[in-house]
Amino acid sequence: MDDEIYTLAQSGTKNYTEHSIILIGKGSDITNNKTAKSKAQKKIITQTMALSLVDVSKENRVYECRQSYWNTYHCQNRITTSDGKIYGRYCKNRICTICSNIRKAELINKYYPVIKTWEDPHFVTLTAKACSKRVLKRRIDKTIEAFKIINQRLRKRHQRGKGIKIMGIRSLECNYNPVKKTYNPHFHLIVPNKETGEAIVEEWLNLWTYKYARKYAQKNERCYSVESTLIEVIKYGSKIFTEPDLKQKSKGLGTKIYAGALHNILNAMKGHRIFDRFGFNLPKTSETSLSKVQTVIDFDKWVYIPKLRDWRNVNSDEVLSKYVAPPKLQYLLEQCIDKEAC
DNA sequence: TAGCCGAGGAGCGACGCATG
DNA sequence: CATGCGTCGCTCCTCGGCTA
Repeated sequence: MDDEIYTLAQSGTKNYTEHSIILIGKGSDITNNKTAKSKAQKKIITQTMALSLVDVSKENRVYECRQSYWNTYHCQNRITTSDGKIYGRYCKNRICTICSNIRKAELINKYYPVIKTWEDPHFVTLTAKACSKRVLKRRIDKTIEAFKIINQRLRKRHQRGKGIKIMGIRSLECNYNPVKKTYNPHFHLIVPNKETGEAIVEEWLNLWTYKYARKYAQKNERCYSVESTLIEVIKYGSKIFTEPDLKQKSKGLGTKIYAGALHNILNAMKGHRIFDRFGFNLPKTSETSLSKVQTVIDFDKWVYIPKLRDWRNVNSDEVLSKYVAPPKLQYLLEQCIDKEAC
């Protein structure tokens, strides 16, 4: 396997000799084997998807994104453990489950303290007519543009004393309908009250006109649990492909992952923010946590072996997580990925 | 008068490459 | 709640001018 695509691939750690190694960052705790196992699960899902995307991008003759798919393939391939913690290099790609989980957690930590102070948070969905692949990119541009116009308009209105102050968070999601072969980019928002949601929905309908957006397809509902709604919204934000839900027993076999559609969505969303806030800023954080750098003597280096679905110690045959993929996941990853161009 | 637009500087956040 | 950091595009904020 092409494991040496990076000449410097040393797991984000460097300057090691036989006796010591320099580790950067906080590392994640793996004294609890669950963490290592869940990392292994994310790794296999991500790696399989990355390979499928590489295949699809070959067929589609879109080469620019191939490198970033490979980066994701190699994400956390080489890791170092020391004192119960794991250190590695992250690819930070949207499709990477490992990296987007980190991003998700950061966002939740950042936004929850603000949103929990809102008086009556509402969950808003803004949708418009689904579109074909041909116009997907333009549609996504338009969708973001539409939101920008609405935000500007309402803000100006407020500035002139004619409307309420508009704020909230938004995330862009796009689903694929394999039957109709259509895409539907749409927004999920959390806003501080019902009136904000109503104002935004009204302007959204005005802008798209009756031909493209109908009132019944928009939502504006009270959030009963701010925390779970926030997690849902942020999950949408970074959820690019449907992570197989292994807990839903009956569903598994019908699930398909459309790599071609995913590739199209990724391309169309490139350069756009998936998650953003509007109308407010996060409170300034004064403390800038300095990144931790340490030299350690006692460490282990591991390399991910796709066949083992685990990281193997470079100096022995020991494996790190001892993770075994559940049969349903195996089946899904081996049989249910559709690599047809969509 | 309401809505739209652009300028323009500061700051922020998403993204993704690279290496102390 | 896991690397660091540069880049780029966006938001925020405000003013002022234009048009229907």
